[in-house]
Amino acid sequence: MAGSENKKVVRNKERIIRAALELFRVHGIKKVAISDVAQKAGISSATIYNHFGSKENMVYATVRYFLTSKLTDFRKVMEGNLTFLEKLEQILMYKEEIFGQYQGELLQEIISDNSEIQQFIDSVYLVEATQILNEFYEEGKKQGYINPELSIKTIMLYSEIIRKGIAGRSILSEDPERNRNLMHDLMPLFIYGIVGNPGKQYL
Amino acid sequence: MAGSENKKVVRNKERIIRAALELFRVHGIKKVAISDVAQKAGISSATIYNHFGSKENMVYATVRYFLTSKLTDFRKVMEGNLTFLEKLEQILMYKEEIFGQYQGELLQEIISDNSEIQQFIDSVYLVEATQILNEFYEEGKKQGYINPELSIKTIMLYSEIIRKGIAGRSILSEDPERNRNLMHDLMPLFIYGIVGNPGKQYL
Amino acid sequence: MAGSENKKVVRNKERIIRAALELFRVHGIKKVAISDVAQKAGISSATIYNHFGSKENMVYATVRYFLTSKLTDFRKVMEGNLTFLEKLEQILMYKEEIFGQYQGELLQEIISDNSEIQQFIDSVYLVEATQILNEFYEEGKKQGYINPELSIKTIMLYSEIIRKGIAGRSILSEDPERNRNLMHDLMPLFIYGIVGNPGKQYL
Amino acid sequence: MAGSENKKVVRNKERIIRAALELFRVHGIKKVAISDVAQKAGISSATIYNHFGSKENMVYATVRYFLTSKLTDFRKVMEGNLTFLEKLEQILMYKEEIFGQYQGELLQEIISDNSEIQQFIDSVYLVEATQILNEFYEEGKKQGYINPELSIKTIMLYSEIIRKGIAGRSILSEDPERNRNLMHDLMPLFIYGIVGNPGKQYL
DNA sequence: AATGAATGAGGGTTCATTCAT
DNA sequence: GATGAATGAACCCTCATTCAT
Repeated sequence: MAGSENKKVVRNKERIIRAALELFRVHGIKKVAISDVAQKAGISSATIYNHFGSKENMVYATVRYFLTSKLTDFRKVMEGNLTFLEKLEQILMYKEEIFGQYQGELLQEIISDNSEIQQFIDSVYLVEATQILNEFYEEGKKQGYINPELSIKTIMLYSEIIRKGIAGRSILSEDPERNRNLMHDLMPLFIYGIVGNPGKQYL
Repeated sequence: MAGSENKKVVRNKERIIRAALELFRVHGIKKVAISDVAQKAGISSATIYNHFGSKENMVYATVRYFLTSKLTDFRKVMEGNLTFLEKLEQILMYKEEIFGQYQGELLQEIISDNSEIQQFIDSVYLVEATQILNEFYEEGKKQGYINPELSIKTIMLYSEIIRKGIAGRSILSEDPERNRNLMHDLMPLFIYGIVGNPGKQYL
Repeated sequence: MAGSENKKVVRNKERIIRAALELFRVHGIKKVAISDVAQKAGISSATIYNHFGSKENMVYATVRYFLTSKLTDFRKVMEGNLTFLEKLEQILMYKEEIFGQYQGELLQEIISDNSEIQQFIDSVYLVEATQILNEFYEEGKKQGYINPELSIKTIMLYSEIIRKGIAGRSILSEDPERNRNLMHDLMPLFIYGIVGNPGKQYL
Repeated sequence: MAGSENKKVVRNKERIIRAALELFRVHGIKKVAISDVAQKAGISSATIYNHFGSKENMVYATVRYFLTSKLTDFRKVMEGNLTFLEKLEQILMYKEEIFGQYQGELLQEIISDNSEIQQFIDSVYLVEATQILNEFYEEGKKQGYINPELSIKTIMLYSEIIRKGIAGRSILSEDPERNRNLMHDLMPLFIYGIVGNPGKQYL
């Protein structure tokens, strides 16, 4: 019976995390009270404490859960059969969701208060994401999409800036069609800059 | 003597706003209690209520003060004698302070709760900033720094994305020297994109 | 054992209400702080909020509890074996407690601020009380105690005026003996008016 | 110049009292803040303190002012040429305004907290009012309107009860016509009681 | 493991009152 | 005498957290 109980526990933990995730997205982390999460998950506040010990830990678990699942999605995209430029687009938009959809800086606010989350992000999450990106950009150089004189570090910083910039609330809308058009307009700028490259055609 | 009395009041109001500004920057708006601001300003909480009526109004006044002063700085830079590229750099870095230093999304969180601030930003602040930028980018086209085929709208979106991206906490540091080097690395990317332009030299 | 838990909660809620009731009677509703009630009930203020949500709701619950219990008492008296005149005396004095002991207008002040209480009093409390009184006065007419030419409505208004008048603080004292004498003096006036009826003897 | 300044002061004091009076009637004494009165009077809160020293004293002055003016009105009516019954009606209705319009018990709440007001009411106000009433009821006995066997004390208590009862918020309305009809219905009850006196006609 | 109940530590806000000008 | 500004003491209320069952 231990097994089935265990499953029940896990399921309850997930329900809590899912409820938290949803509420965090809508209201921001600071505005969400433990009791809100409990109510949304259909359990009592005390149960959350039984599982996580503190609000901080619960937020930690929620963020970790979220980042882990996003990283999995990200890995899938990068291992898929898209072209370089398509993948680049995904990085800038898709990866955006990792932090962006979640009010990146609200999350960062939490992160900066919680060394455990920081640890997790720095050593587990970013390391892996960086590795994947590293390989991707190296491949881009080989394929001639990226100026080989640029350091990978600079490129990653650049794309991180753009990702962050896009992740800001007001850039992307709820309408996927509109977002696609937006990205279509912007991609030449990412690739050729504001001076542009009249001789070449994007895509 | 009426003037000096008036100044005293204004000075006190400014002290409150300055205290709030400093605390907001460090801890975020939500974490700062009225009593914190009062203590930092060396007055009582009630005095803040005498001046502003509510925390919301005080935040509003603080944000408005901040944005107004930043806009003044920005206008000065744009009307100054820098080259186009230097001004561009300023836009991307300096303007960053307007929202960025302020944990952009924390501010936006407040903004979205307060239609008055929203009104102010949309109709007063953004309109003027946009106008200045508009002229600047038009000039850039004439001087050959910007691909004339690009619409101003797209360029502004692009630079907004980059500004937002840079404004994110972790990009810029407290060290101005380091930031300058950073911008030196990144400017070619903004201008020529990731493909680059081997034939031309940036500045 | 579930029952005993339930009882404990109920007992606590009642303790709060009883504490509130006592304090309201002595100091008036507005002067009583939640913390006063909490202290008197031997619990924390937060507990009151857990139970009632707001001061307004707590007052509502207290008033409802009070009125309900008074109505029960009143009904018992009216269904009892007293004579018509004895019952009339009870109405004018006993019913007094319902509003009167409670500083009628202080209560009404609250009532006018709280539509829920108003609803309760109008639709639940007054309806039932009025019904009981209605039957009582009809019976009084049949038994010759009341001028049959008078409308029930007028009689009820009259007795309501007298009840309210008696309910005023300074009329009745703490001394039951004194109150009884008082009522003995006044009853002939209620019954025969200021002109009196020399031919008849009261009681 | 002292005289004219003095007038100015007196006028200011009256403005304060009038503002207070109006606000007390509408909102009740407890809900009215000094700053409300100041605003309504078009002066600063501090000025009220210059004149009265404390809120309590200001309330005291306001109540005294009010009662004094009402007593004057009352005296005029009683010395006028109305019939006994007309005067009685006035007593029950008109006098009502003295306390009633002013949420009698709210006022009494204040009174009970302030021995100075209590003193004033007991020794100055009530003594005079009682004297006037005393003479009136004695005259009523002589004219045969009042049962001579009743003690004046009892009659006064009775009429006080009825006055208080009428003074309660819900009895009298804003419509004078309606109030007159009401009194017309009730006067026979006051005079002949609930048993009535079929042989006689009221008025 | 789950919960209902209780709570301490604040946080925003109001208001009678004081004081320098 | 009048005032603008400042304040301390409360007050209502929220929330993360604990604990007995």
